[in-house]
Amino acid sequence: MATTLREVGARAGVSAITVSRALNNTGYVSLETRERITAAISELNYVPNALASSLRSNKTQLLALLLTDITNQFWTTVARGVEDAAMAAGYGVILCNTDEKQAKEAQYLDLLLRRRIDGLLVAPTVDSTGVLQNLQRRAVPFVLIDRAVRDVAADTVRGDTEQGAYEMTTHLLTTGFRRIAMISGPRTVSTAEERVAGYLRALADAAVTPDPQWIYYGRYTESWGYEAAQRLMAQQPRPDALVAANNFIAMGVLEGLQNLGLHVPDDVALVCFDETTQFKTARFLTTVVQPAREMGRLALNLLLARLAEPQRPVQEILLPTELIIRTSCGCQPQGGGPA
Amino acid sequence: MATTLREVGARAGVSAITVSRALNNTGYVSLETRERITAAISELNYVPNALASSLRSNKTQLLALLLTDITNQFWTTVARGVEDAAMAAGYGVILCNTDEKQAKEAQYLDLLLRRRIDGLLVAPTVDSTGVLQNLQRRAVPFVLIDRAVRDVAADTVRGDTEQGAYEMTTHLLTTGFRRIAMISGPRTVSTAEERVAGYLRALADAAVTPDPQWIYYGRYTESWGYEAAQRLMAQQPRPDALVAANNFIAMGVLEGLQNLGLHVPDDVALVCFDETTQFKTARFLTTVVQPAREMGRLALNLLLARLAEPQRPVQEILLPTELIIRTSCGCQPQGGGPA
DNA sequence: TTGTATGCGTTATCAG
DNA sequence: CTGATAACGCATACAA
Repeated sequence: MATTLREVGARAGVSAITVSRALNNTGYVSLETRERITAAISELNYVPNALASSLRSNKTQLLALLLTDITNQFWTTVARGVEDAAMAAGYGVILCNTDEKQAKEAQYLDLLLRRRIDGLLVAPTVDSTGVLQNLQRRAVPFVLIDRAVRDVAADTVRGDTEQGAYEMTTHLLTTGFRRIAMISGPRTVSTAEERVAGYLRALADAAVTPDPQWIYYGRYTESWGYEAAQRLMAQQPRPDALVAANNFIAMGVLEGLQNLGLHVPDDVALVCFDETTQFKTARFLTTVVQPAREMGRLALNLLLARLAEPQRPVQEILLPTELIIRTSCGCQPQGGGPA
Repeated sequence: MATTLREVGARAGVSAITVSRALNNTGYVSLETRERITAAISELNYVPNALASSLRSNKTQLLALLLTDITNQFWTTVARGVEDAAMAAGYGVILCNTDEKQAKEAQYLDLLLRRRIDGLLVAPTVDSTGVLQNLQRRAVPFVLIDRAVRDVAADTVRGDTEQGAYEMTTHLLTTGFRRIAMISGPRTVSTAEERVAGYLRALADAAVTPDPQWIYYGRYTESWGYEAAQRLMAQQPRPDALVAANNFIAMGVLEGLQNLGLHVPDDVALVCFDETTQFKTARFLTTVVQPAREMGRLALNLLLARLAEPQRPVQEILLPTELIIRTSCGCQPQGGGPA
């Protein structure tokens, strides 16, 4: 069907291997033969067969990106960063949405292992420990992105969201809020736990006693944000500020509050993680922004570094986050102001 | 390194080919042997090598999705639809951002052809005719998504945006606006032209004479929307309503107007294509929504159908769009009301 | 600077 | 129902 190295060689009057060398710049090829080969290639419209090449060389130039849901703008941006860096290095990227489900994660991993991908970037799901240990046993290089996993030592790129949570909570405290509730993600996901930790550290620093009833673990979804907002605002006393652990939760919270006839920031303050065009235009939502595109880029480069040097020490990159204050102006605490 | 069919066969006391048959359900294998094989596979942690398989069978179970920019929520959603359908069918998808640039498109295509992908979904760039004809010459199956291309007969899935533009413009006319300007995308992109066509048809039906100075072709970007808004609003007389041909343009328009101190919908009306979480929450922007996820799903299934039956007639699917009215309430024309 | 022999892991083909 | 053989297209190892 398609043209092969041998056919190109025949046309150029050389053997297949010489053509291979000319193409890959491995070994010496005289300038003259090289020119004949180049001519033959374009005459025959030759396109190398990466399958055969990979089978032989054990390298596919294929990577994969496992994330929870590309629909989340945070992940979209990460994906774009990964994509661009991969393209620049001549790699292709297979995109996989796990929806935070172990079953999908496992299914994709099988697909990917069969394809002998060179490595992958993983945003672990709720319980990926087993899957990741399996990868390590098989010596498949991977880089964790956004989330760390207990009992798995691996290259990691993530945002310093403990600090981010600390800063956003401190911002609320400084503004005068005291009854601050936290709506987080799944308890076993590192980011969800870190953000709660940062929240607690800020409260402690301000000598505010945390109320366990105001710390909600759940999911990183809109529906969870909606539900949590409803439940929290039904409590007495009612929180005067809410910290949402990610953008999806915040969107759900906004809907939940609207459903209750409550307004942000007039009735209750809201801060959240991860930027969204929506929040940018809304101009009332203070957010902690993570350098998503940069995270993708760095994670991919870290993966490439490991591919090049499998024995290098494990590296954990913690990227600083940025607090973008958009609420302080129009937003006043409802009561229990500064001590 | 990794376990092979032969090793599995040895352990099960059969030949490699028998194992292959058992795995792929091709040819007969006795129940008893099948059980021994299954046992051997799990004992050895065997993972089939798709590279070898593909090399032999000329099928990679790999597809690609070429789009302009995954960062656009429209494309994110399309990608998700493609992804899910592909996964369900056992295919992997390589994601490629072309940024509307022919060079990137060509570069990716080379990468993909080397990998012998089974087929691809393409959102063509400004000038993809040559590239696509090349694909046809090579008999690589593809499906156009979102955009049609002159001189290229191929399976297509897209939204009926001529009609969508007609409806949104008619909505403005009905509301009472008369000085309606159109900010479109690149002139050679089918969607940009269709949307202008629908806009013109609506004006014609309302017996409003179109002003060529109010029809701007440009790019599908925020910066273009910004620029166009500035230029349009500097004209005399000034438009009282703007039609943005996509969501990025609309976002730029919003910024441009804000920069001029103008408010939507009080000072000027704005309608646009493609939904965004931002627009949903803003609640003042009338939009024409395309069923993006469905588009992705359908396009992928169309591609699978063609893979299964290469000779089937070319099919063009035109999906209806939906007009979501969010502006009529607070938004009144500034002058030149209904005749 | 170029070539020959060989094998990567699988499946198509033919044989039993 | 099962097996032997060859071949997919390329790159490694060794020669010349």
